[in-house]
Amino acid sequence: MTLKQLTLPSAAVLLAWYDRHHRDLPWRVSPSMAARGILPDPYHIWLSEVMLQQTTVAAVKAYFAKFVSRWPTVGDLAAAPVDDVMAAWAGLGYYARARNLKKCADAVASEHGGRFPDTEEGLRALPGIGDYTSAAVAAIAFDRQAAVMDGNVERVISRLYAISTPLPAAKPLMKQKVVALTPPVRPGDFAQAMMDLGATICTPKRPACALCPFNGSCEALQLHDPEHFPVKAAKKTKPVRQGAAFVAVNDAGKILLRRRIDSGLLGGMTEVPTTAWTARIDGDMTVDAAPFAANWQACGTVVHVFTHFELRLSIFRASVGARSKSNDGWWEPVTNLDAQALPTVMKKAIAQAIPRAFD
DNA sequence: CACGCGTGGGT
DNA sequence: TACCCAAGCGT
Repeated sequence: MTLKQLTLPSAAVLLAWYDRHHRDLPWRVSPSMAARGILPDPYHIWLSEVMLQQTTVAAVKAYFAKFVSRWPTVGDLAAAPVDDVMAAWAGLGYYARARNLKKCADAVASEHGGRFPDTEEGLRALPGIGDYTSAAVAAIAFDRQAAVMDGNVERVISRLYAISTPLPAAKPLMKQKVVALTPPVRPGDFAQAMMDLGATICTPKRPACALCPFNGSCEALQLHDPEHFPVKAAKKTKPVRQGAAFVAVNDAGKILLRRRIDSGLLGGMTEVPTTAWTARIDGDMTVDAAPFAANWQACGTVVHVFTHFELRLSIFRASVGARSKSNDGWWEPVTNLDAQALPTVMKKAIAQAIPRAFD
């Protein structure tokens, strides 16, 4: 059988699709505005791009609104205490992003006069800004001809050219293809169009090829197998770890909290006292590792799945006197937990011990 | 280059 | 249900 002749993919075709089908997002300006030279606020683009790293648009929207309302400029963010930023980021995950966000704001304020660098290279030198984010901010906020490659673009490109080399080995080739396709005009719209296409049409499962502006150019569609791309290495099985968490409430209605060290898992975030999280040993955890002696009561287990392991936390609760001391940490009113930098796993642990803690 | 690093939504 | 995975970065 003969295959239908494919046309070369064209940036102009994608931009025309984007003019009609772009998503309206809080950090964007519309393509018609951008066409008149109205560029978005670099602070908004940078903030949204960092939040969107490995995170869905739906999860980011509320956090973006909260951050912009509370810290309207990068200078405001630089002036904020880092613990306030961590608390505002709590629940969004990948907390190194929040620490680097603050470091980046500090650098922009103190070393760049409060303005973001307007080139890919200048942006790339800042904390938390890598290959993707530097290209995205340069293209979207500064109209630079930078080629953006994220997970969406990888999927679109891998299908357009039926690239069968598995990721991440295929990235250099994919980058070549994106560079060749990125136009000198409207590079920011082109980048956003590629990502919108990947998010709404060229989806991982059941792509809507009939609606795709590239459906006359797509080698994977011609092979009748777009879902096969991109090819990825097999995943490893997720190990299980086990630990115990201790929720102490004193007579004044305060709970004992601690701050985790800045590095590693949940770095710089707030926690209730816990044991180390070790490779699973069958059987229940005991109270031997409690922060102090008390009438600890077992109150169930919390299961929480991280990226690289599953955690099974045995939860213990104790009521103690108001004058109880602890070697480290502080006593926080249960009514003020919403203002703390508590990651989701810790909120689940506290809610297990105090079911109405977050009402 | 491989790994550590969160969470919630979609299927 | 049990996956999959989403606008990646740092080491």
